[in-house]
Amino acid sequence: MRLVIAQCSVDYAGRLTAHLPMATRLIMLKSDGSILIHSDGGSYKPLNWMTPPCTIRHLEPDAEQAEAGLDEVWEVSQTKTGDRLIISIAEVISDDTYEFGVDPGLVKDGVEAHLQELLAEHIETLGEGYSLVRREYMTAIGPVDILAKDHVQNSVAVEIKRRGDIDGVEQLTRYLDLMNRDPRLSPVQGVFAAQEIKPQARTLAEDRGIRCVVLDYDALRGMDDPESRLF
Amino acid sequence: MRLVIAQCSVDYAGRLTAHLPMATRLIMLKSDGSILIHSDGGSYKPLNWMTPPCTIRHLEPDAEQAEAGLDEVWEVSQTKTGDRLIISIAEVISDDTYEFGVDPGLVKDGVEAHLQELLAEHIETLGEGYSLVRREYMTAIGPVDILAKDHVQNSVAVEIKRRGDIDGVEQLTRYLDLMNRDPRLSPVQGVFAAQEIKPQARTLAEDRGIRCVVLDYDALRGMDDPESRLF
DNA sequence: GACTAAATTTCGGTA
DNA sequence: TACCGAAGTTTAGTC
Repeated sequence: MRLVIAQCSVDYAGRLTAHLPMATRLIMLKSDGSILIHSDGGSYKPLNWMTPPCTIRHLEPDAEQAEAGLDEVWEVSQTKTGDRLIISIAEVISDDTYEFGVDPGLVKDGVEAHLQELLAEHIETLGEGYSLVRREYMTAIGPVDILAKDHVQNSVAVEIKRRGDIDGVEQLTRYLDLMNRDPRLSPVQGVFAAQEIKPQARTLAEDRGIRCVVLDYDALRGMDDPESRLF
Repeated sequence: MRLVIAQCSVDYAGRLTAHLPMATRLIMLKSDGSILIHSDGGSYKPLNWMTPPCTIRHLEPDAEQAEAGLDEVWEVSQTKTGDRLIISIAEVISDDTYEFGVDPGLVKDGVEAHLQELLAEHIETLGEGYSLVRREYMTAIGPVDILAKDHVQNSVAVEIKRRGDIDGVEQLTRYLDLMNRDPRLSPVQGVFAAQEIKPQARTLAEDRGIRCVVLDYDALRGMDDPESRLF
């Protein structure tokens, strides 16, 4: 990885056009060819970047650019899309290269998958007498997160989200439409379960006869594992 | 900005739990308090990060950690959410701090907004005799991108996307349902306009009587501005 | 490889 | 400030 701290301005032309005025920034050149330009603040997202595969050409500043005090001009081109990034460097403050080796990569526990697992294990959270039929119940248009039966053996389709948005309600609605055409399943009750349900989504869901359930992740996890460790 | 290159492992506990095995990485500490951990490859996204406001505590490695060869242990806590990031450092390879000053920020031209603007200006792209009523026509559930009239003065609601996905069709469908209940507008024809329309989205749209139109951004822009400059 | 759904999404606009 | 939709989304999983 090469780290360059420099006074630079940047122009991007690709899926949008953008300009970054002259200022001191960090230019990160990764060994896979990607380039990131970070300011000293903001989010984890760079101000500008280029994804691999891309190539860098070092241009000589023309008379006008040299006049304006430019030291170097880099042209970064995305090989596939043709997006271009022009980095105009006025002053290099530091320039260091390091060997990192291959990164073993991130090991993570997802939330939605875990929520689904936990709710499947504790399906009675939805109501007394509920029983699990199966997770990831396959339909023609995709898998329903959980298929269950209620206390009188009617089918219940559960859509699980971390954040309950209007899209999730639409998704569940499509599943319900389809499943209710299947005489072996019909009638199918819909349950929209999420850690947090947006008011608009709740309104839409309830208008369509879909029950909304707010899930308590920690409580579910606690039922599963009494000692909730952090490390 | 402080840049630390170090052999480290990282544990994150927050909205998910994740672990990063020991390897050489870049730890970026921005002046607003945010922290980013980058590997030498992958995307523009860091392997781990913490958004401000957060605080760092330097912990002394305990006997076991010292035994394992740890030099320093940093605990980063998110002030609001309580998310925690533990950075266990085995060896610091470099550690430099730079002054950047305030960044003037990015100036960018969006695409979808621009598409909407261009299509509104050249509404006849949709068909002869079409006329613009207004952009961002407000309904109870949100603004429709463009409201127009066709050659016989029937209403046309246009939803514009850069990438035409199934969600966009659902969104337009909701608008159409609502607008068709309004006797001053009804009947309202739907047009789904995008630079690229996914087959599934097209099928769903056409099944619902919504017309699909693929937009040529460059052509629209060309109609607007004959000299299409890059820089 | 194409497509779908999730993301520690982030970011910007608006009511 | 909360909510909603877009993003140069990116990323991961499935068909």
